Amino acid sequence: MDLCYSLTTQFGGRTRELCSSSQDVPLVLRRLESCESMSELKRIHARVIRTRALQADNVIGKILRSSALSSTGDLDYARDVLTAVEGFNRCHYNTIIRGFASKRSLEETFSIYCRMLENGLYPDNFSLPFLIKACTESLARSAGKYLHVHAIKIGMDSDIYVKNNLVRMYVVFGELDAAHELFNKMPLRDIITWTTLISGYAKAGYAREAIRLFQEMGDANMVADEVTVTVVLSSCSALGDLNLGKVLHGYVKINRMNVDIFVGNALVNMYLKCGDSGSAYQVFREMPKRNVVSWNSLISGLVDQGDFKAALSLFRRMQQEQIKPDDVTIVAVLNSCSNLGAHELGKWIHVYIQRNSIKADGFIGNALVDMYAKCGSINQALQVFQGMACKDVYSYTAMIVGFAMHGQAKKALSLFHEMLKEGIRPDSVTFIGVLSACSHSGLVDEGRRHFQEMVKLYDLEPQIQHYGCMVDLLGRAGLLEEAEEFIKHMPIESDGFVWGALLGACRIHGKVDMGERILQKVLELEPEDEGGYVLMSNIYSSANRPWDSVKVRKQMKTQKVRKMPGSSLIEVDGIVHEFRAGDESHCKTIEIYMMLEEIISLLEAESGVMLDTKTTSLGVGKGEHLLCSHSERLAIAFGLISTGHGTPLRIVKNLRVCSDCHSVTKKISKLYNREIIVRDRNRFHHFNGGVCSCMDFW
DNA sequence: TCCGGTGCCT
Repeated sequence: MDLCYSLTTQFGGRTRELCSSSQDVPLVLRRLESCESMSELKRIHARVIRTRALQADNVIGKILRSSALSSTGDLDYARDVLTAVEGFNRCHYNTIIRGFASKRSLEETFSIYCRMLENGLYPDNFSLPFLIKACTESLARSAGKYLHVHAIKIGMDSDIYVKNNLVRMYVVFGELDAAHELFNKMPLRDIITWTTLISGYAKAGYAREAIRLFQEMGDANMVADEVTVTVVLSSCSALGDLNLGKVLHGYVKINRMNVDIFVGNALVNMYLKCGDSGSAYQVFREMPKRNVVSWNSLISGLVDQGDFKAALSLFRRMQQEQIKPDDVTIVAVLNSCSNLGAHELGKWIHVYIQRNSIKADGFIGNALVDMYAKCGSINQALQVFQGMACKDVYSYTAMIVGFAMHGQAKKALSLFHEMLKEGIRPDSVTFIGVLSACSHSGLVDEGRRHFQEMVKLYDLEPQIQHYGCMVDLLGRAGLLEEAEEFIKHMPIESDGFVWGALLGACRIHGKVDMGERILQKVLELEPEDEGGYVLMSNIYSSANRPWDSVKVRKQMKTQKVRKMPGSSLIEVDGIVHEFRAGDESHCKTIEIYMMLEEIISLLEAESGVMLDTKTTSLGVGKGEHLLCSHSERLAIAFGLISTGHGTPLRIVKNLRVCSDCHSVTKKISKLYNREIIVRDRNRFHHFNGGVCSCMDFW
């Protein structure tokens, strides 16, 4: 500060001596060059104003550059200079326009531009691109197009810098055809022209067109740079084109291109989207520099692949390395918690959000609602939802789907009406929530009405999922013939899910003959899926036809059907433990099986009969011992020995809960006085005091 | 002046 002051004083003294002569301009320029603060600059300018001789173009230009373009500058001051000084030239205007275009509103920028025109001056290739850029960023279509016309009129449209910005403007406006037309007319294109257009197609979702243009660019002997590679890699990710992705990676290596943060992140993302997580990890490890986006690419890539445990362990590593997570990280981690039912970690993230004053709105709020709902805390979900200042269609849908999964159809429907009252337009996913709510609670007429309204009032084309919901709704309610007719009259092709829903209804209502017929449909559509066989086997068992049940099992084995192993997750102390049927790999296996023995003997003593083994599960087959070790029972036993009395147990299953486990779990909840919350493939079951929230309707 | 990562689903 003192130094600055003494320099200024010194300079002030010199100026007084020398101010009468234009010979002193170089000295003033040198002083301006070494000037370090805005206040010092203003003092120098004050001296300059006192003597007209010093008001040379380059002196004014330097003052403008410092105040308009430097990060410590003062744009308002620059504008005042413009007002105070006469004889501004084009370069002066260029400087101010550049400053305003990058830091101020479009209106303010254009007011300078208009003054320039009023003074008979036109922008050139130094300022026009910045004006175009300002329009691009403000999405000011008409102003941008006016500039385009103007550029042609003043003959500025041949400049490649101007043209590249025009191409980008049309790209951002979503007018790809206009951008492409301009591109075609350009006599000269550089790598930026090509990349801008390619990126336009890539971002608009036309990945194939982006790749085609990239090949055309190669044919035109244009060499790709890091940015081009990044853009094309993102198109490979969108298409899942691992081969082209590898070619690009090879290209980067051969040309010894700099694997900068963008190329590295795009490579990580590409490998994950193409299912090659090994290569993704390798690129990530070898990256010379990483940022939070690199971590996010890896974490959300793993989430996309369904490897939620890997995503969470990566998040832990990120914290060990003290990388601060951002919004995207938090959304990806919450998403993993939702899928794993990792309630404790989810709550921890919520606290983290509050502690760091991160707003629980938008993406994060929606992800929190979804997390709480899927971790079984529907009331917490509602609390977060109600606390959100801005709720969009995603927020409402997440909450409606949450209520539906918990069997709270009335709340789901009243929230749906509240959403309509707020003027938020439901989308097709909202209706999946609404229809599945009706289905889980047997509200047939409501469901039918909403299905019709979605077409009539909201102009939404029902998708296969909606038809699936309707078949489920009708089938569960016992309207099996109507459900079958409904499938036959569907305007779109049916799939295994739709017929599977009907087969499930046959199981609920014990319809053996119909089941046999429907199974054939399911097998035609999904020959490799075990679901149909399992349901049919259960139908035979319930109908006291064990030999037919065995026959279906054998058939399944000879058809080499892929089996989805049943698994159950339970989180204890923030760690998610996974169990499979008959699993003996857990470090507490002995205690777990001892607990199971205790449960079984207590239950048998209480009921006085052997356990209900009517609905046996397939793929177990090793006898009574394994029958009692379905994955969720192992998880429950582990939960009982690992947590204190009264702690609710939260289990997440990847399949539907079988009726045997359902009745056992009800009894356990009463016997051990524990709330047990089970999320199966379809919905939640809250077991408490011997009853389940689904009222045995599932 | 061109570039990378995010949510609701039978």
